[in-house]
Amino acid sequence: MKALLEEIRQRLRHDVIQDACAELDGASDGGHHARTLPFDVSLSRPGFGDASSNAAFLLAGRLKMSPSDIARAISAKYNERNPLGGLVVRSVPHPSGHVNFEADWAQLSEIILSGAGLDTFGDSEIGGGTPVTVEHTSVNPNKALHIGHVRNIIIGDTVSRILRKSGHAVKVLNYVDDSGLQVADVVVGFRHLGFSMDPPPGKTFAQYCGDEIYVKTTQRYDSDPSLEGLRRDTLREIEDGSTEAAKLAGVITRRVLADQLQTCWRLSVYYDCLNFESHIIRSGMWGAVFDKLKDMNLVDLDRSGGKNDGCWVIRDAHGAGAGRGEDTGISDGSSGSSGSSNARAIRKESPPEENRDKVIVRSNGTATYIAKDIPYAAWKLGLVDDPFGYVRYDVEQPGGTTLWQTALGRSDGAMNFAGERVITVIDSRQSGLQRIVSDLMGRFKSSGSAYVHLAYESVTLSSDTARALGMETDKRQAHMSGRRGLYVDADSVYEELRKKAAAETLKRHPDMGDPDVARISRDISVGTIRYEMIKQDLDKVIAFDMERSLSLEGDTASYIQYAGARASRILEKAGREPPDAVDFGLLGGEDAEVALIRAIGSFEMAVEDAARNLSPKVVARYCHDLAVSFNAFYERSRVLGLDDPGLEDARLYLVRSFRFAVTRALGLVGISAPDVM
RNA sequence: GGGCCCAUAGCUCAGCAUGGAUAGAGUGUUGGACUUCUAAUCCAAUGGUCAAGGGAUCGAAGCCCUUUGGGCCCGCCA
Repeated sequence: MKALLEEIRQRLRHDVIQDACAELDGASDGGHHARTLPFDVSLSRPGFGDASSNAAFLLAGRLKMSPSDIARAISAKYNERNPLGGLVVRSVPHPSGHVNFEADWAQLSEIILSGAGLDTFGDSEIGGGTPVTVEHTSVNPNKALHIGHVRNIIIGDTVSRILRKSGHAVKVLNYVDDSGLQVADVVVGFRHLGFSMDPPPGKTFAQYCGDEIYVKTTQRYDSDPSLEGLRRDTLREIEDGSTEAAKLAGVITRRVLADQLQTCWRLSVYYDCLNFESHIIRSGMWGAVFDKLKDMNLVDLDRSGGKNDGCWVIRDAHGAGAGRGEDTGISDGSSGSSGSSNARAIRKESPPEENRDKVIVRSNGTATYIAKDIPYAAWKLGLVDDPFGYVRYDVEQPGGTTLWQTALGRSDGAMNFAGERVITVIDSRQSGLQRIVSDLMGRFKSSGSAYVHLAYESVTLSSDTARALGMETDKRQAHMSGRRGLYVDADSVYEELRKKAAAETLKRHPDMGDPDVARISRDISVGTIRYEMIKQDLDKVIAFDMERSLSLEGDTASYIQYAGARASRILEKAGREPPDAVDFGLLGGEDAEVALIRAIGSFEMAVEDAARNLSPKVVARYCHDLAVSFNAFYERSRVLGLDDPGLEDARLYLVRSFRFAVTRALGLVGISAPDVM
């Protein structure tokens, strides 16, 4: 389909518009219009040909004529100039002013359907081999993953797959905050509150830590405020690195991480490297970056005598001043520092600026939370010397890629995980802080868009599901809370879905063996979870409802998988491969056939759309539309048992192409398409 | 007080970046289609002042401004 649009675009640009203008209005400069008109050629909606251009609307203003008349002239000129050959049969003007085009489906079908079987089907080169580093997951290693984390993980993994498909060289990181307060909390629990190191039967270590230790320890803080000091001390000991507390923290976080990775791997999510915060802290990267910030005048030592006195701060980090419009002016060229200090002087005249400043080093000399993100961001962009060694992770990662982890002072090989672009997947509550990091990276590296915070709205619990977890709420939704134990565990959701999918599969195939049922129900439950997490836009809050999420009908992964299984069954029953050469002109007797071919042929455009906008939803919707087209075809056009062997061959070829296409499209969002359901 | 995001059918959402033809799905409700390549499917009916108001445009669900309602963020916590 992309070839069709490109052909029309070029012919319009080349001579059609120019000649049509000359004919309509001899005085106008048709050549100028042809060169400068920002017209578009896109796929038509059903009933209006195959492709459509808005050129006539745009010319209407310039020529002071009605779009309808101009459309007529363009179509006439197109047909006159291109009487034969090419993918377009004819151009047809529409009274509304759209210029429509009808494709030569015999030719186009052959291109599309033969392409669908290739390994490169849907590949795009828009990435041009650019190294891109994606970071996602990054869950504190003191708890099992809940359904809110799953959204992050699936978005991150799917975006990575899409970028890879569109020609980017992608590396995927998972940041492990193994020395934060949340880890300190479980260490306090194990060391001082008498919890056993062994989880109860039926729970993973990660679930045990999150459900029991973390929740109960934070409850104890509330009833016994004196523990607060213990918590502080423990955090310091962990950051120190050489203490007993640090060793215990290391053991706990490694065990929790191992469980978290099992959950991720089960969902077909894989990584290239695990980055440990403790390594970042001990690497000395912060000092180097802090010096650079000081050199570049991006931080100030606050001497105002106000509440931030004695702290290093980033001025005007919050509020309107952080907007991107202002940045381009300041960061542009070498006059940057004078420009920014000038702007700063002006700002100081308005009184309450102080609370817009962001403290990054406390008056006692320690770095704040956001300060840890800054060197890491710079490292991801390759802006600092890499202090890490890399060793293989202890457990082999399924999926074929090697999983590395950072190390200090030892290394199994030289690695480079830096990207020209960096995409960090974090929920939108962090947008404020991420904006600061992003702005700083823009100053470090002149291209301002190199560091992207890919934000998404959170997952909340529907009132029904919240109630089922023991929380009474009169609101429509409730926010999850790790501290209060109010969340839905990812493994449990998977397990519920798997049981339901297995039951549904057995209902249809009572004699099927256990391994097959297991494989199919796994594909369905993984697919269902992944699809639910990406099918809507990133800026929509998802109110997770346990009941509703178990549905396998309608706009779900299983709908799409089912269409694939139906296609497989036809191919199986046919008992033969379609011939290499079929008469593609026979496909088109039914509208559903053309619609299906058109859907198959739109894959590459969906990939590019998704990659450009970092939008997994685009591919999810593509998969759904593809399945809808196939089901319509399936209902209307019989494939097997036709009297017409030529038509049967052609339709069989179409079915096989669809089967390839749906497998690849689902694969792009990390979903397998089973042959039988 | 400042900032970010959302508002389209009873419910959950596409469409908005790049304005153009009859605003689409799913779900729900009602009715219909399995002796046929799998009914996890399909067909039909039902359901919309695109939050409100204003502006620019030949033309707005989409762009600009204002307002309302909702969510989130704004600590020398992490």
